[in-house]
Parts: sequence; C-alpha cells; structure tokens
Amino acid sequence: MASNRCMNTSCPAPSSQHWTKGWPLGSAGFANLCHNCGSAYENLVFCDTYHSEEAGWRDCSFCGKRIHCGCIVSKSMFECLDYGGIGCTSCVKRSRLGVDQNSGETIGCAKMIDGLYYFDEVSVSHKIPKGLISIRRDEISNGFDAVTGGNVGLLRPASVKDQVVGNGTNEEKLLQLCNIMEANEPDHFQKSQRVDRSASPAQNRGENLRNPFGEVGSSFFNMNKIPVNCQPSVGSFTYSKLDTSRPHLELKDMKEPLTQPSLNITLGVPLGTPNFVVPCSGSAAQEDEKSILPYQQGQRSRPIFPKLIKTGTTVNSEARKGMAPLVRIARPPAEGRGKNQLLPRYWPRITDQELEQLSGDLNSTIVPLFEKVLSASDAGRIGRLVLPKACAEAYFPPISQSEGLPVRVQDVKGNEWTFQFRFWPNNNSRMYVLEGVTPCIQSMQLRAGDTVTFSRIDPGGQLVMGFRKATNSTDVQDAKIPTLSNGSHPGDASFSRVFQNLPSRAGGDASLHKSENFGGRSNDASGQQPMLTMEKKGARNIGSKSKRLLMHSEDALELRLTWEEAQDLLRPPPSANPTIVTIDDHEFEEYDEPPVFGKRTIFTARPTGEQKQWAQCDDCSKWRRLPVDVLLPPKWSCSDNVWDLSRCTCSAPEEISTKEQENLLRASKAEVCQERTPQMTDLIIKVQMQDIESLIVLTLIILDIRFFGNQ
DNA sequence: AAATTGCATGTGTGT
DNA sequence: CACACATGCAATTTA
Repeated sequence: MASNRCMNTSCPAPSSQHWTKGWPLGSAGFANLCHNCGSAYENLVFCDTYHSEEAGWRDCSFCGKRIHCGCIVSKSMFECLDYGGIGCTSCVKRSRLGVDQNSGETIGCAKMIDGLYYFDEVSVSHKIPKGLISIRRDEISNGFDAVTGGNVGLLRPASVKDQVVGNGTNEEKLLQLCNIMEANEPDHFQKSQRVDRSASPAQNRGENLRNPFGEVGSSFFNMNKIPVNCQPSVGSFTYSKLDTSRPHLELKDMKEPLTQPSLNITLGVPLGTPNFVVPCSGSAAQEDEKSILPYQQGQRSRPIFPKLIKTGTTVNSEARKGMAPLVRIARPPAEGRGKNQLLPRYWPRITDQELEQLSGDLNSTIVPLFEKVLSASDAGRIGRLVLPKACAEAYFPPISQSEGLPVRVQDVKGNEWTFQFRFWPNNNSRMYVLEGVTPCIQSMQLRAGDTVTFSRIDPGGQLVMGFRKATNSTDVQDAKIPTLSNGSHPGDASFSRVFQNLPSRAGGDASLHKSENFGGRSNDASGQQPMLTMEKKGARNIGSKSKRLLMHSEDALELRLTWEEAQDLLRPPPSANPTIVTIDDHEFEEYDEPPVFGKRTIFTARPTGEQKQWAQCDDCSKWRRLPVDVLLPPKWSCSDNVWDLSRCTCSAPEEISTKEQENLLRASKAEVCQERTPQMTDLIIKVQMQDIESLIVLTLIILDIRFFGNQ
C-alpha cells in the first residue's frame, strides 16, 4: 500500500510537501528515514527531486548526516554541504573521514595507510544514529548500495570467514550445498593482501563497520527497488504447500494486466508495494524513462507467457489455511535477447522443510532473475562481467550516467560483494557491465563456461549471486564453444539449480542450499530430482539432432510438469496384468499396455482385506463408493454412479462420515507422500523423458503434416 | 611497465 | 537489418 507519509505518526511532516510523487520506495531505502523527523518508515514515495545520482536522499559519507542534494565526492561518496571537508596536508585533497582497517579508528584523512589504499573509498556512511532505524532484519541485506560502495578495500580471509559465521550461516551446510566449491578459501584469497576494488568496505572490515549499527550493518540502503514503470509485470508464481506436505506449484495468470496489483509479483508491483527504488535525476530520469519505456511497452504489447498450466488448484486452498508464509516466485520479464538468460517459468517443487527455510520469516519472495554463462572475458582478469541488457535494465537500477552505481551482491557463502553496475555507450545503445567481479568469480572458482545466476530475495531485495559449474570440461575449457542461446544450456535445469547456490539469508538456515542433494534426500516427493537427473546424467538433449526439435528449457519444464500432473491421472488399463520388476531393491509394476486417463480415486483396504474405491463427485464433492475394478472418466459426478443407485444424485447423503472422509484424505495424502528414492526418480524420469521426447517428435511430425498439408 | 578504463568493432542472432 | 554482446585495443592511470 502506497504511503507518502512518514510512518511516525507524531511526525508533522505533511506528505504532500515532501513526497508528493516519485518513485515508490520499499524498505530500507534511501528515503527510509524521514528527513523531517528521522523516523524510519516504509512504502513511502520518493521526493520528486530525487531523480539523479547526484541528488537525492542519502547520507553524507563523512558526517553521516542525511542529506538531500550533497556533493558527489567520488562515485560512491557524498558529502553534505555542512560538512565542508577538511584540507589534508598530505594529499592536498579534501580530507575524508575514514575508518582505518587495522585499528578501526576513524581517521581524518583516508589515503594510504600502511600500504593499504583507503583514499576516497572508506565509507563511513553508516553513521546513522542508531535510534532512527527500525528495519526488519530481512530488510537489512539489500542488493544495491549506492553509497557504501567503497571500491577499494582489503580482502581479508578472516573477515570473510567472520562474515559467513556472523551471518548465521552454517558453514558445513553451505559447503555441503556448494559441493562444487572447495571447502576452504582459495589460496589466492589467503595470499592476496592486495587491495581489491570490488570488495565492499563492509566485507573488508568484517564486522567493524557493522557493529556500530547493529543489525542494520552495512546494508543500510536499499536500492533494489525498481520503479514501477521499469518493471513490466508479467506473471507470478505462488508456491504453496500441499496438504500432502508436498509443495505445490500454482501458476497465476501471466496475462494479468500490468496495472493490476499482484502480491506475488515483485517485479512490477504497483506503486507503494515494497520494491525497487532507483534514483533518477530530473532530466536524467526522463532519459531513463525513454530508455525504459520501449522495454515496458514491449512487455505490455507482447505477453510472453501465453501458455498456462494450472496445477493442483483443488488441494491448495484448504491446506493453505493458517499457513501464512508462502514463497512467492515472481516471474521475471523476458524480452529481447536477454530473455534467454531469464529463468524458466517454473519453480521446482520443494519440500516443506525447504519451503520453511526459504521463507525464513514471513512472506519471503524469491525472485530468480537471470543467469549468464560466463564468457572468457567475463571470467578473465579484467573483472568485468557483461550483463545481458534486458536483464540489466530489468533488475538493476536504472542508471543515467555511465559510471553507474555500486550494487551489493551476496554470494553463495554469504559474503557480500560490491560491484559497480555501469554501462558503456555502444552503437546508440548500452552495454551493461558489472565491474570488479574478479574476486567474487575467483572465490567461486568460476571459469568461462560456468554459469552465474542472479536472484533476489524479497522483501529486502537481497541480490544473490549463485553459480553453476559447466557440466562438462569442454564447456569450461573452451568458452568459445557456443552454448545454447548464451543463457541456458539445453536441458538446463536452471530453475531447480538456482537454489543450490543461494546463500543463506540473515537468520535463515543454510540447509536449504542442498545443492546436488536434491537428488539425495529421501523425503522428496518428486521435486527437482528429475531435472537434476537430466542435467547430471547428460540426458539426451531434446533437439540435439535437429534445431527444429530444439526445445526451450521453459517448455521442457512445462511439459515435465504436465506430465507429472498427468501421472496422478494415469492408471493401468483395467485388464492389464503387471509384470513386477525390481530395480535397486524397488519393485515396479510394468505394463505392456499404455496407461489410460481417468478420474483420480482413492483406494482403501480394511484389515479383512476388503478393498474399496472412492471417488469424489465433480459437482457436489461428495465421496461415493465404487467397485474396486472400475475406472472413471476424467469427469465424473453422482449421476454417473451406476453402481449405487441410491447415491446416484448429488442430493443423496454421503456414505461415509466426516471423520471417515478425513481418514480417506489422510490416506490419500500418504499415498502421495510415499517416499521416492533418487534411484526410483531417476528411473521414472528417464522413462518419462523418453516418452516426452517421443511425444515432441510426434507432435512436430503432426504439425509438419498439418502445415504442409495446408500448403 | 603494468593495470585499468572506455570505447570500438566484429560476429552471431533475432526480426 | 538491427541489436546484443564478446572482445580487441588505445588511452589513461597507477605502481
């Protein structure tokens, strides 16, 4: 809900006077402190004058005073007019108050100290009076930090480690999750005493800078709120729990009007909803608008997710009652070339445990943003990561000046990095880059061909950088080997893999990052294992033989889910006798004849051995008993109950009591929750994928026939 | 001299 | 043909 009034009710600041119009602002943003009374507030609207990187609400880097239009001292430092600076005798330039990295003392002139480079880069922007801040913990870590982004610092392994631990991260779990990564810091980290411009001051100084501000820490500012007109609202996912303890995927209409508020859409939420906030200057803002609008219009005019599959709608509503936290997966926009980096539309099924862990506190939204296969230059020593334009413009703050802004990113270990998000003019266009990524890339031991993923956790907007190693050495060794669409490997299970590298959130549990353990846990109903399996085992690429057969991973996922859903409806043909085969100590029923579709029913058995089959009427939802051997059509109602004429109308009472119904449903749940081992899943998916491929080929053939037949 | 920075150019892909 | 992007390269900065 938009509010342009200070949340402090005693604050006399008239909203219209201070924030009449402008950008919606979420939590912990630039204007998060009322400039009138200093109170923290949320959901306010930016002052209209806050439209540039020059002007706006920020903190004087030196005295900490909240300023409106201060002087730009450096890319990331701002100075209030009151402060004025002090002439420095040693460097002639104006003195900067900085915190000595060794002693922690504030120094009058930050230049070269003990061989360490501090000049202009030691941010003391955290000098916000403690009492003014009341920000939820989940709002602390933010993706973008336009002020604190000191570019020079020292990579201290101890700090990094401290930070990991300090964030409440279970290192063991993390390491287990990121089994790709080495358990220890890379040697070069240890050895490197060299100043690295990509390391954020907060990281460099460990907790030194955090302590003065308690939980607020180094991420006071929140820039990762994209103005509403920067973010086309495309669609969303609500990930909710099944009453079967199996998370269930719900898809909402992707064609929802852009103007329609959607709680589940982080990108493109209406004004007032916590979201991205971006500084744009008066004139520059217009420039930004210009550059953004075509994109936006593209979104409006071209819905990109026409196909919808709604799954599991019947089960959810009940189960969701009393269950506040939902992990919402917002749908990133996809347009232009960048769409290949945008992640597929489906979020993998996850377990309740993961769900809760992901939720952390209430209402966490995980927004998978995009991913990119690292090129040689991305992974090289230059430290510049080229961002897909569409993604950069969609998920990073609009920048009007080439210098851009510092952005804060958390990596898989919970370390925070500050990159410079900027652009280069390029053929009347822009080329967006993240600068200073080398240490991060190195810490993740990434090479050309590996994939980095970007996600965001809302609220708070923590930008998260994950990674995925190239699946085969060829990819890694030769980055010039073209990868499919530059963004996704064929058959890439990018979505299911996104989580594997997500760092723990503050207060969260790192164990959600189960990495490859998706395939190893025992209580996963089905979830991501299939896709993992595909990737891990290098399952045949759909479309590997022909470009015509090439299938976008999104579509593959979609197909997989529909198939998965169909599994509930598939049953052996009535007359079929299965052959029991044992694979990995698990028995499977193998049928010679293909399965048939039918309405889902529940079977019960009494101790006496008597079996019953139950079906629910589509019209009245009453449960009706059926003979065990009958197979219902997908649509079935009481009037079709030819087996019990006393209950062949919806008005007839149910045969079973409410309690029995509960037992029935419980039994049904248990059935759904049956444990499926990785081996079983592998096998099932293998079969399914074969079927899917066959289906695709068949479909294409049919389409070809139709197409050519019409010519 | 080496590293960094900013821009230009060539290539591949989508329309 | 337009656009995105990987990378080359010259200018600039730093050690």
